Amino acid sequence: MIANPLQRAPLYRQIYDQLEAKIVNRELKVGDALPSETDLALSYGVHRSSIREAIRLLEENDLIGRAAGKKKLLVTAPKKDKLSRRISTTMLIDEVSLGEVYEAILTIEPSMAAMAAERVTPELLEKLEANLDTTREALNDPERLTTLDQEFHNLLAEASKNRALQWSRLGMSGLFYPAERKLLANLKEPGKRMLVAHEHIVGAIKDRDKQAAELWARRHIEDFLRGCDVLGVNLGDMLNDLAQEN
Amino acid sequence: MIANPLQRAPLYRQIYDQLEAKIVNRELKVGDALPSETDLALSYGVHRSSIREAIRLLEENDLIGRAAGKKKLLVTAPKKDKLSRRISTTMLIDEVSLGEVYEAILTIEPSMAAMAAERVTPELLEKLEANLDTTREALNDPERLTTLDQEFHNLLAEASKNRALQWSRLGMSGLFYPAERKLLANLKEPGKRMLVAHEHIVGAIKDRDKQAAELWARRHIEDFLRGCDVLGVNLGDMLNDLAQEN
DNA sequence: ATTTTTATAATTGTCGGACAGTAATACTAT
DNA sequence: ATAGTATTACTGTCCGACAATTATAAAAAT
Repeated sequence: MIANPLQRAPLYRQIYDQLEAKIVNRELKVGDALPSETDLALSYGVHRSSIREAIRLLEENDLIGRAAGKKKLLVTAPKKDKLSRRISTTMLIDEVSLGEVYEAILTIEPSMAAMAAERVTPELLEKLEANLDTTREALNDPERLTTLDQEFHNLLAEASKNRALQWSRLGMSGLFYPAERKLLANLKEPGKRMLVAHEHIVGAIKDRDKQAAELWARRHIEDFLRGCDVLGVNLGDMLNDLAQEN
Repeated sequence: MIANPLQRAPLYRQIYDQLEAKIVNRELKVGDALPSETDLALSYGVHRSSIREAIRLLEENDLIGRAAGKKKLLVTAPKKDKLSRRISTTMLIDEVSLGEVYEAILTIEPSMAAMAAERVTPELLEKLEANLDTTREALNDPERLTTLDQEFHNLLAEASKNRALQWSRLGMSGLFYPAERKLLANLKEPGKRMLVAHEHIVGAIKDRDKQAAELWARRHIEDFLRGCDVLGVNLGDMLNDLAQEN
């Protein structure tokens, strides 16, 4: 049943709105399957193309999605990575510089480390220490080091138990790490300083020492700046290039 | 030119990816017009339907859009409100607590104040002072005070010249301010402490005193916590309710 | 009576082509 | 130049079709 044709909004948008509404009032609950495109086209009295365009909108808003390799569309709960990707894209388009991201991380990360010192669970502490162990074995493999550093900071974020900061970080980490990889690949003894810093951070967390955790996290991030200095990396205008290498 | 058909991703998604990439590397700059659907279909060697579906995705990601009543699609600068709304929604769904948002703001805001002290432009300083003036005249109007505080912090964010932190803030401010409004509405002499803090912050910025700016911004945020204490507001579980009042 | 295999139906991705209604543009007449 | 008009270009929507794949029902095998 097509909505009033006087209000000239494209059909695909009208249909999107109606389906969104159904999802929001749980007329369609998370996990439910959508009818097939043909059925939808039939029941809305429009052509399948219009339905498809509406579906694309729903999909991109993360309201529906499908399991890998499956055909059926399901109503889904919003996922994290999609949002973070969108934030990253926005920052790239806004031409945010590496320096700005650096500053932001320098602001957020130490604070999260301090929170982690207060709230870390034994389980996460264990994971952090496992990360240290692995790092010790990869001291000269820049590629793995980058991954491990990323994992380390993700664990730290999780340990902080602050999802607001975690969400804030999300969009930036993807932009930050490509640059870090470059540094790790070009500095001599790449993993050494990193490992020392990570060890101090974990140690401080284990001791529940907020100040120390914060301090070492800050030093660790500041090391990044030093690395850029050494390699002559320009904080002003490299974000896009680096992100593309990713 | 269709991409490798071995990698089974739908054409509409491949085309979306390619167009997104072009926008991100500014091959298509903000303000540029997109070719017509027919042209795109021709140049990508696909059917117009596929192009249309790709366009729906771009549109929903706020990468392109069209002026009201116009036909031409333009590359658009991502609008802040749309993204921030989505971040807020996600946080709400994730059931982030007011306490977490408070902590995040407490982390970010002082840092931004310090940056503002370094980088503020005369123009923004002027706006900040204008905000103070208006605040002095609204000391007992909680509604206006809330708006003014919001504006104040937006100006501060702008003055910091750090867009990474600005984007980080976006999703949270919408969640934070409803709570603040509640406080301002229920505390006696609502605007007094706020104004004093704002004045100190602006003063410090004018003096280019990073430390002082940071300190006063921190105190200002911490005041919020005190207010919650006084009113017995629970930092743990009020986010959803407050956000809805907005 | 389950599990496995196989045949059949349903569904998605993509294509070709068409047409009405409207914005954009070129063209004319002041 | 400006205003008004005729053309053209483009979007929204529809019809219909088909290959490739997934889902399902039916048949066969354990």
